[in-house]
Amino acid sequence: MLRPSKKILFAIEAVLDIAYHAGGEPVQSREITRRQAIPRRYLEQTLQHLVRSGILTGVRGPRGGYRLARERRRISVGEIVRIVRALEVGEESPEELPSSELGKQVIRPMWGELQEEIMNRLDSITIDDLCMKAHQSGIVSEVMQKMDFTI
Amino acid sequence: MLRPSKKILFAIEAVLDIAYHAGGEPVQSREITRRQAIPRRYLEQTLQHLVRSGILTGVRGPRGGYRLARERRRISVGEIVRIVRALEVGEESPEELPSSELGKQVIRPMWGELQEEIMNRLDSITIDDLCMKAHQSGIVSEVMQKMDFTI
DNA sequence: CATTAACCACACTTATGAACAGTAGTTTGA
DNA sequence: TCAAACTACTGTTCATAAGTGTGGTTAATG
Repeated sequence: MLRPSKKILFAIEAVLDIAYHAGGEPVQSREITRRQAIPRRYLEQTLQHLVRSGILTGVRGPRGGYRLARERRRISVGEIVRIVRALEVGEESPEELPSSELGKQVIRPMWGELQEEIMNRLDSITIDDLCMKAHQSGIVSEVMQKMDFTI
Repeated sequence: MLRPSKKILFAIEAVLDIAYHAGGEPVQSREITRRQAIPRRYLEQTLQHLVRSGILTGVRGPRGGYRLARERRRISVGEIVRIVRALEVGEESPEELPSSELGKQVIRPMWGELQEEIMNRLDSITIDDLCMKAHQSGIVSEVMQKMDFTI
């Protein structure tokens, strides 16, 4: 019911993967799909939206790939969710499904508020936070060259 | 993505409808479906689960219907959500979709925590709260006989 | 005792949307 | 010139939500 779609999960995984495994080189989409077991052509749609939305930058050509468009601490999970969700639905919902007064005036607003709270929560979580968690969990980055905690 | 299913929405609407329009008489399912525009046979499945789960009590026979099994302030939205969700999925998900380390150890736990926060929030909202909101919104109860705010 | 409405169960259909694959390119950098 | 990102639009598959159908049983009421 309120679990996120795979598309959203994939998007977050991908961004986190790029953040976590980035060395000097950009991360190629096939590396991501290899590590995260995400179908390639499916993921790329999303990646390219993330590029257009200013989360990632794409580097073309051989040895190309993706990197973050900003510092990790300046990218929030909420932002990614918003972007992917906007792309999931076509124009979304003027879906005024006919409802009663109780629905319109009481229940709908309640969900609206809840939704906002959730998004606020997600906005407060940054990719940097997740990277640190990953590090604490002992997940090894495939590239440990000249990251912020330099040698 | 994180909007609730219609079934859940219907269930909450129904319980609220019963709470709000209840006089001395129990509320019949056809009254609910009339006011809330919910298909009758569809709703009844849910109503009966709510009865079995101790949210509602059913009264049979002519002039029968449904009433709340407890005071309004002792029924939370979260409880309703849990009940209906349990019925939506058959056995639910040992769905261990294969995922990467990052997914399993970082992203999954994050959603888990969020989910808990959401449910805590929903547990804190009672049917009584919603009734008061409805009252404040100027929605007229179809029965205003011997409610708490007596004449 | 007939009527009314809740209760029960199961199976079936349909609509919707997520999850992907296909094709056919253009653009850019090594 | 090759490898990769980019663009875009289309089509297919599959799962799940949403809703119907049928055929009952049980318990109050008048």
